[in-house]
Amino acid sequence: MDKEFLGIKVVRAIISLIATGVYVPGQRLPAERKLCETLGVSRGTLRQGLADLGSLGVIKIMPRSGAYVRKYSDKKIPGKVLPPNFKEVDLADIINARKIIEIPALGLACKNATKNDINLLKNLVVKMEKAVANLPEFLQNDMNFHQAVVAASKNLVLVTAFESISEYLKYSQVYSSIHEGEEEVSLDFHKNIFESIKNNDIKRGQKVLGRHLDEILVASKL
Amino acid sequence: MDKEFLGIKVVRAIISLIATGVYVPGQRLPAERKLCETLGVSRGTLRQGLADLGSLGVIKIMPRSGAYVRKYSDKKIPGKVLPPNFKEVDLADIINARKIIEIPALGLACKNATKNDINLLKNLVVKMEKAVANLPEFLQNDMNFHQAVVAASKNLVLVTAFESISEYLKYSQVYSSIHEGEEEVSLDFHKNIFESIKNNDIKRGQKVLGRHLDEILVASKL
DNA sequence: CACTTTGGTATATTCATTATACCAGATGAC
DNA sequence: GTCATCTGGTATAATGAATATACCAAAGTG
Repeated sequence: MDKEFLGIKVVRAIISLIATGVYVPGQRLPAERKLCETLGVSRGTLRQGLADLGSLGVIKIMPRSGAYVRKYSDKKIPGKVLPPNFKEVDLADIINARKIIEIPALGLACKNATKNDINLLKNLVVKMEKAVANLPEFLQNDMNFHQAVVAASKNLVLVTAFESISEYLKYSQVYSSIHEGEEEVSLDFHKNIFESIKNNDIKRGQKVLGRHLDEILVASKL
Repeated sequence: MDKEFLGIKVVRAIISLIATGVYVPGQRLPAERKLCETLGVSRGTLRQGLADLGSLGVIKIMPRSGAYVRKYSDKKIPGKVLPPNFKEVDLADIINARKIIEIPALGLACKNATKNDINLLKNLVVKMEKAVANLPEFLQNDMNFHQAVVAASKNLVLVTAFESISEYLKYSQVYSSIHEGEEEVSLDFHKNIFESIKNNDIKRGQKVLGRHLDEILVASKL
């Protein structure tokens, strides 16, 4: 029975924050004492995690200045740092799996979404619209939108399955393939998907979602 | 950042063993000193876990005799004992999610299965055939078969998604709804699915698999 | 009856984590 | 410029989960 130390969880949490664009390359992480509070660990444990992230090449620690996100941190992340049950995968596999899960989930969402779900989705679209010039925030809301669609299916098993796949997304930094200008296109897709759920137009929604996911794959190959 | 103690990992491991039929109701668990070795924890930690399982009503601890699996352990398992990201779900949701993931996975498996995969599946069918009179072993192989089908899809993201759902299966003791005589029917289904993959007959395989999963749901309602 | 195995219990040790405190260099306000 | 405040770097004592070990008494086994 392997004992998992808190330090690794800190490493995962910070990698996740970086990969989702909350902290972008070049940026300085919050001060250690602040991070401790945010993550709810002691400074000793946090520093242990930061040191690991440093030797992984994910961040660079500058004495008396701070920890900075590395620009080209494309090094392989060793298995023991990854969450349990994590393997190295192809982006095509991720997109494929997302289509397999998200498209039926969208179908269920059209049937089962409550007013609350619709409102949540609407809010997320609005947030994306406002964050069109702010990539990290845009991506975060993009992620949240897809999660909300699956959640609206009301099938918690699917939600669990999708969450594990979201982890893959975070760690593989797929989203960084979206660049200037593409936000508008992406935003349009999400508006369309939202309208489909709202109007219970299953077929249209599933078609749009399928195209949206395919485009992510195509974009990554450029 | 929540700190997870080893004790609850012991609880999870043993619940999982019980739910998959390795230990059946009424049976005595191995001696504590043996279990320590198997699970790789100290006796103190193991006893902590056993005590928790006792107060959960999953096992009954008899002084100087042993720990016995309770016959009617249908009590709700509290959230903190369940693996992270675990929620209480309906069996219908589990079956639905399985259909959504397993049926496309079977399609991919027909295309991508290697000779090794085919052999593995064949072996599992043979094992099920031999274990027709041994429910725990039968169920274990049943589970392994479905896992092997998804694995044969060669999409590791789908495999991850399916694994998380398997956990739900274990914890909801769905399989215990299979009783005497039904093993033969179940065995036939698996033979059919195996033949479909072997002969690359996607349509037939997916139809059979869909029916198989529906039957589990129907059986649970009896 | 003697020997082994069982769960029950106590104890000292190890080690991750926490909580503190202090240092020295960098930074910012006045 | 100077002083207060920030930063990361470091050391240390306390806490508590987990381990390793030993011994007990009852039950089972030959």
